[in-house]
Amino acid sequence: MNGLTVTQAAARSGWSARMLRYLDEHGLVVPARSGGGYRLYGLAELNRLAGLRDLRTRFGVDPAHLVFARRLRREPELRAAVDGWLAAAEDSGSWIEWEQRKHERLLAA
Amino acid sequence: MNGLTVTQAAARSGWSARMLRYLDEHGLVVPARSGGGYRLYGLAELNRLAGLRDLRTRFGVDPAHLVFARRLRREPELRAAVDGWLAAAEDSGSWIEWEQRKHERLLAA
DNA sequence: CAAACATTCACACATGTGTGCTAAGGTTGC
DNA sequence: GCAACCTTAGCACACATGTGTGAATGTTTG
Repeated sequence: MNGLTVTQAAARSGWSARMLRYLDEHGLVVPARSGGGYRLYGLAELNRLAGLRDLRTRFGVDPAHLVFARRLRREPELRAAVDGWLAAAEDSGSWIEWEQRKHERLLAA
Repeated sequence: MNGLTVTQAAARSGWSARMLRYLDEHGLVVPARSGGGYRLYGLAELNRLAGLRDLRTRFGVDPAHLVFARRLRREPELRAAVDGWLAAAEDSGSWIEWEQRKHERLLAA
């Protein structure tokens, strides 16, 4: 049985064991399994857990965001549709003005 | 006062007036305003509302997803970090197996 | 000016997501 | 074989998102 168990991986990664199971369930960090069904975390998994932590602290990216970003990578039609919509929105310029008003709101608060 | 008011635009777009205000608030479809503060929807806005509807029905894309996709476009560091993380995840292969197990689960249900 | 409509604000509720905890049962390693 | 750990399933809760509805107030237009 080679690799860390879920609580060992939790200790080394800073996530809770519960969260590791959650990430497994959602396909974001999927460890190997022992014959008896124990999760076995190796170096690759620990690195991905560290990367996740980085994404969260630096950018506020949650698991749900990554699930959607993964769809964008893997579904070209979806990517094209979303990109097209956003591009049109930028052309019209309304986004820029909205962004400015958002900053005004923040200053006023 | 040129353009449709919020309930007129709602009728023509199929969204509720409430939702149009929500989309405005989140910067996704931002109409012009009359001197007195009324929202004024023009052709560009109606088109974007139709596009939104299409994104939702074809792909299940919610407003929150678009807000994140917009961040991906506008924050190169974020895009690089997310893309790198997902690429590493794909290389390790675990995603593929997870996807297979997901299909098995669906078949079993 | 008055009727018809808009505005913002707020309460309310359903659903989804992230997280902790417990229960009942299986695995591992000494 | 036993202690220590794991598994899944479930309840519970807080927070965010999407949506309806109502109140108090302001705008438009005939």
